Amino acid sequence: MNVHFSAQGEALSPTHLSPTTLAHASGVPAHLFASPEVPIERSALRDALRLLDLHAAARTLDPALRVEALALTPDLHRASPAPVGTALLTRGFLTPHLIGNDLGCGMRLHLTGLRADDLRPHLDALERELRAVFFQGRRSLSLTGRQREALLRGGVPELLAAPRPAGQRGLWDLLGAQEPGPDPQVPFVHGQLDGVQDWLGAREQASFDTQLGSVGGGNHFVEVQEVAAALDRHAAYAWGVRPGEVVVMVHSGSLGFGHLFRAQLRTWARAVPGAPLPLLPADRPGVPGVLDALHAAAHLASGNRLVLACMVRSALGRALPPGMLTDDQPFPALSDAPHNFIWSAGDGRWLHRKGATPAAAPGAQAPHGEPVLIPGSMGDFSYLLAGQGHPLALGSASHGAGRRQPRGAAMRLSDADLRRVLETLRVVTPIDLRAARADIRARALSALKQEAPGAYKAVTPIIDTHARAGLARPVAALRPLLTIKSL
DNA sequence: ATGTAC
Repeated sequence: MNVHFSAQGEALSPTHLSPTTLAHASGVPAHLFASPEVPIERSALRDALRLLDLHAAARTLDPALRVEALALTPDLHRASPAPVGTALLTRGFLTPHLIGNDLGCGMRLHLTGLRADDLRPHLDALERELRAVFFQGRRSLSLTGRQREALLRGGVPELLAAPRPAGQRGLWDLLGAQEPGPDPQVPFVHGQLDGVQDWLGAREQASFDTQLGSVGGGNHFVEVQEVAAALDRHAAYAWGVRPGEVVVMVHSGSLGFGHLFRAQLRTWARAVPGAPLPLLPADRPGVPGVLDALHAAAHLASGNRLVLACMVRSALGRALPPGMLTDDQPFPALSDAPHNFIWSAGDGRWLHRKGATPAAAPGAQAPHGEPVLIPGSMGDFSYLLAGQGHPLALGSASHGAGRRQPRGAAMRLSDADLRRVLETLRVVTPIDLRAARADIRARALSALKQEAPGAYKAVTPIIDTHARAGLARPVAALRPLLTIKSL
């Protein structure tokens, strides 16, 4: 293995260009994409290589089962039970624990057509509107059972097509007004779908509407950004991404509801001697619901990202002077993709991505390559890239900068230092950090510390690595104007 | 990673 380690156990970066071929007894092709500027942990690499033991273990069940390839993205970092930044291609079986905790979690980007210079004088007003719509109850959504089922079955298009009761109000108005049109998230084909309504018991029905439109915790966020620079002018122009324009980025997942689907997938899997994770043979009788569970979670997560983006759109409309942003102005989604998911190739192969995002090569549907969103840490730039479909990366890219400090270590940041960070940023949270009770404020501050810039690696070297390795071409740099974080 | 607000 051409990776060298420091005395501290950090993997030093290969001195040659990516990728590094990783050797393993299974003989399965495995490649690490890294660069001198981005150290990775030895333990993360060890845990990733251990995934290849799935190959021999699966073959004890059925010789047709196999692991076909492993790819590790530039933000690889340690997590349980498998590192973040992993793409694994299998044949004949899935391993549901290799999705990440939040099934369907991903990124979405909308264009507003608004000039950042026009918005800047109104950021205080926008902050107030966003706090109201995200955290102060102006977000009531009351869907019918049929609408909820439609969202799970077919995503936003089916939700919009479902019968709408006369006089239905609330957040639903946003969706109706904005006519999002064809969504970029079309790659999800329907599963068998027969069992979808079984997921919606009385308790789930009740919590569905309150969950939809919530940001989620941890590193999830919604951000109003300015296109700071077009790095690839042709792709940026083709995508309608103009320097100085306001865009809306969403990072969120399938919420509490998605845990039902994840849990169900995991109950179908079984432990196999020698396998680092439980296996789910795809043709096992009695498991017709694998695609149902996967796609329902993906539709829910993507639908939630749309709802969150529409909430920002509505706040923008109210914060700006009349006429500056009207309901009929387009609000197109440029991209929506999960980075915790299992894709069925339809030919018996399954592509697992845990904290890795699809980055397909230019094709008929996306002539410049698939749009790829890589967010920086709180306060940092995010990047829009164009996928290059690198075969050894399994068409994948990083999903973020990657955590540098474990959560515990990040908590050691002092309150004063965190406050200095927050003073330079506009961060909207459910509570007013100045006015809140001391114990509530302490909890909020510790949550924010875990997401503070120092807890993450710098994003720029990650982006450079993608460019040099041929994973994805940088198209635009996006500067945060205002960030919404739920604690 | 997981309702919201305190």
